[in-house]
Amino acid sequence: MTKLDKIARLAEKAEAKSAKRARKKDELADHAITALKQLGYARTSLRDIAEMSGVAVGTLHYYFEDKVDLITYCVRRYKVGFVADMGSILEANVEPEQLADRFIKGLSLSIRREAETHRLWYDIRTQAMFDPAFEEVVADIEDGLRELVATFLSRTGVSLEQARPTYLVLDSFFRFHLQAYLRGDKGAPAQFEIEVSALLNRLV
Amino acid sequence: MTKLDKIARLAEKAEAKSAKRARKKDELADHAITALKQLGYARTSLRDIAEMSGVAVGTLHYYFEDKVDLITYCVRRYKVGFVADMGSILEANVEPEQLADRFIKGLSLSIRREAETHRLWYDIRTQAMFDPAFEEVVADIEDGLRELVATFLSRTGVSLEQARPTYLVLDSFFRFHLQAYLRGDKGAPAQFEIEVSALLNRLV
DNA sequence: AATTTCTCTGGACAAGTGTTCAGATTTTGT
DNA sequence: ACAAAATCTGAACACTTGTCCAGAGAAATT
Repeated sequence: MTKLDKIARLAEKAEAKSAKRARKKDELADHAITALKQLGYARTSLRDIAEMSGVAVGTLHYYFEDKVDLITYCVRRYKVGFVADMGSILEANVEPEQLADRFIKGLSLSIRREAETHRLWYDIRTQAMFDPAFEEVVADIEDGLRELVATFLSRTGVSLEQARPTYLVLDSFFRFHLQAYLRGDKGAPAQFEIEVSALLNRLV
Repeated sequence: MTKLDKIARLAEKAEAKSAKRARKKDELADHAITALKQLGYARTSLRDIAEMSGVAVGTLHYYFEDKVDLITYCVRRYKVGFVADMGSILEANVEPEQLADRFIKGLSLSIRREAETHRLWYDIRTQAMFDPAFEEVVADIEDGLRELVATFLSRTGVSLEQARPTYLVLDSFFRFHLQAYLRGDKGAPAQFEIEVSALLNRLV
């Protein structure tokens, strides 16, 4: 075995180790999200998260720098997934009209299915207005969302200048009907579809 | 002095007393808002507020039931003032176009002048998604805002059906540019005016 | 099998939280 | 001037918070 082989083996081992660590980190993050979804940022303590994950508080600090690190990691992880999900809808090769329909339906389905997680996103986004520690992750995610809308618009043949206004409009309706849905209004997602369709037709 | 006179006098005294109490309450609330503006709901303790008001913690509990009572009182007080300010702009007897211009300018001025207070509003609105204790005050204020927009639309001859969509659109742009302004983007209010004007022209 | 490295525990710590309340102080009514 | 009521104080209480860390336990390396 040459010297180079040894070095390669060592590098492999190191990578396998850090991969394992990353998996565990994600596993903890997933449990943490379950807790954060229910209580929100301010009300969720590390002890809540530890209990939810079935580990001791110290373990959380073994994998995450501090509370802010843990939470930004969680938010990033979930929102990346959301953008990916919505993005896959836009890959379909269909007529612009049908694409818009699918896109809007995807959003309204996400209100139903992931209401609590989106609530957490709005919580963190608001926190960022007070705590600079959250500014970066919020800006990153908001970029991703705007880009998602940009992709959507390019598929329907609309000027990309409209990306930000459209994102903002979608966001406000999304937030409003999410809020209604969380308050018990089961018809909110359907209402969301109707109102957004109407508005989008007028805008594009 | 008749018996009725006495009763009237007593009633007068009682009212004067409760009026004085109300004044003191407002005075405390104003100081509390100064503290809340800076730190946000979750990060502001009653001790912060007491210090800011120049009274002891116990005094706060003498005037307010508990922390939630104090904060909802504060939010209500400030937002009522905001709606009144914006409402007075709409009283002017001018052409629809100029009215729209003044209205939008009023909003952008408020981003500049009361950025921190609006930030607090968004904080409380998000809290309401987690804590039912804030649901009522948030719903009340949101009604007031929607009505403000309705008044605006009726002055410019637009169907009142558009009140909610228009409110939501204005809100999302307001929030977004407020966020940018708080991050240091001094041009955000001007940008707000441009974008909202463009969008409103398209919508109405 | 021995040893080193990684993983995890859970008690300890200092700082902070909202709330309470006996008693001091001030204002009001007579 | 006196008494009663309203106002205010701040120490005390019980509890929670994020963070730290000595050491136990498991896994990997030699």
